[in-house]
Amino acid sequence: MISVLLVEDDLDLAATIVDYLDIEDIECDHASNGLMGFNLIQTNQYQMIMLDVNMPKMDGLTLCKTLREQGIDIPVLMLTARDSLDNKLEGFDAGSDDYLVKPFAMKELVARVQVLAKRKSGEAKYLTFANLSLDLTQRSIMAAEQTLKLSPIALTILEVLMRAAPKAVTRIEIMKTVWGEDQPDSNSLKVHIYNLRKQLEAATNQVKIETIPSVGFAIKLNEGELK
Amino acid sequence: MISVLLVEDDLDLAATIVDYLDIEDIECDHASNGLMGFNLIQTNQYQMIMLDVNMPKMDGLTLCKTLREQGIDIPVLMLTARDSLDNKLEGFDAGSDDYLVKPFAMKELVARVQVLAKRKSGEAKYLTFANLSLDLTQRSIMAAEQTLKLSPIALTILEVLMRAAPKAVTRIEIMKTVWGEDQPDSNSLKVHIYNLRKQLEAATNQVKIETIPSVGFAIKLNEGELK
DNA sequence: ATTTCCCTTAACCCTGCCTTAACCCCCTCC
DNA sequence: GGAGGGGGTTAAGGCAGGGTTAAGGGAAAT
Repeated sequence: MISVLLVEDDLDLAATIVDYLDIEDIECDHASNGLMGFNLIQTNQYQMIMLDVNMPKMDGLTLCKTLREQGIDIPVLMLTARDSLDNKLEGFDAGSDDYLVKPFAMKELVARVQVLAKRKSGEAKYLTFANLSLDLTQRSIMAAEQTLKLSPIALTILEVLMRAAPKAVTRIEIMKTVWGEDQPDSNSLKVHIYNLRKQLEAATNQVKIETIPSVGFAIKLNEGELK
Repeated sequence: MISVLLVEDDLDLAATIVDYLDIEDIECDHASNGLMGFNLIQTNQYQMIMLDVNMPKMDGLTLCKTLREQGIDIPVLMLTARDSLDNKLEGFDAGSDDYLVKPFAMKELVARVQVLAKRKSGEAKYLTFANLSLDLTQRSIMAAEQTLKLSPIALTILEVLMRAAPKAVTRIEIMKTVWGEDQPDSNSLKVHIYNLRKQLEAATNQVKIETIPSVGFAIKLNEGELK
């Protein structure tokens, strides 16, 4: 069963689309503005998303860009009445996968929706720092050609550090991304950092996790290794 | 560097496209008929393919269908002067991912090429991974020449994993595609994974289903098999 | 009606990760 | 010089998540 999201402020058009997709056995949620759409995307799993460009609260282009910035790469189809080349290019530039000009034939919409829903991001997403390479899609980390085995939490911490690299990340930030709301009381983070350091040291000497006193941590190149 | 293939019998148009893509830093091979194109696809790695519909030797639709039947899921963009709805639907039906009507703006072509090159088409009729081959039309799975008997659910799970291979798939995603909205309460998925693993192990040692702790599962090549 | 095959469920086991607490060091400030 | 705080190190224990197993029920097939 295909399940998709339509973000469109024209309620008549939206209803028509939802009905039509339903006939074709495509489950279609609907949001009437970009912000609502954004929230739905966070909480639900959709195979693809249709975005109207013109919308109150948050327009389609901005929403699309925001999604891509967050690393969400669900296929996006832009729906709009604007058919100039520049408008199209703007759409693709924002990270959309397809661009359909209103008015369109419902059958073409269905065909494109079905194609997009099956389409997968082909490439792996990596974070790299020195000889560390973190494959976000496989949740695995390699240091100099060899994969190392990290616990889920250690990996999350490393991910946060590598995303910010080489800038410092506060303890608060780390704790928030790892544990969210209810955090462990005590020095759990200390221990995780310690273990992470040990494992990194064993694997590579090009990188170190530096402590920024009373702030947090940062991952850096190891330059003091000149003995 | 993006590398793509253009299959087009109009040599003038072809030359224009190749030149233009070259400027945009896209390497573009050219075949002037379907058969030539087919051979090039077999021997080279392309990120996406542009197909003219009308061509001598083998037309674009047939070529596209042939590719999909062979389990090749490179994204395909149809280029044609035929702009009727039926023609478009025919194109999508043949397994293409996008459909652009001549004459088109070069910039739009470039945008669509770039988008497609980053994705994987989900249109293939076969999925293959190592010595596993899953026939989506017959819903049957072969491991090293011999078909094995999987329950419907096990097969769906394997399909999800193979589509994403070797990326990790979250539990949520698997559950969603298998059961949709009303999911079983308990550890049904665990049991299915367990059974699936057992059957895969019995059939081949080239592939394993790896657990990604607190995320989900991924199907991978079995490299530790060097005893 | 009977059989067969799945799918679900519940129960149990086990591994290894996470937390905790305790102790250490070093630096700074009193 | 001593106290206190921030950070590092260590080991132990609990526990949750994942793996394993078997039993029961329902649907399709015979």
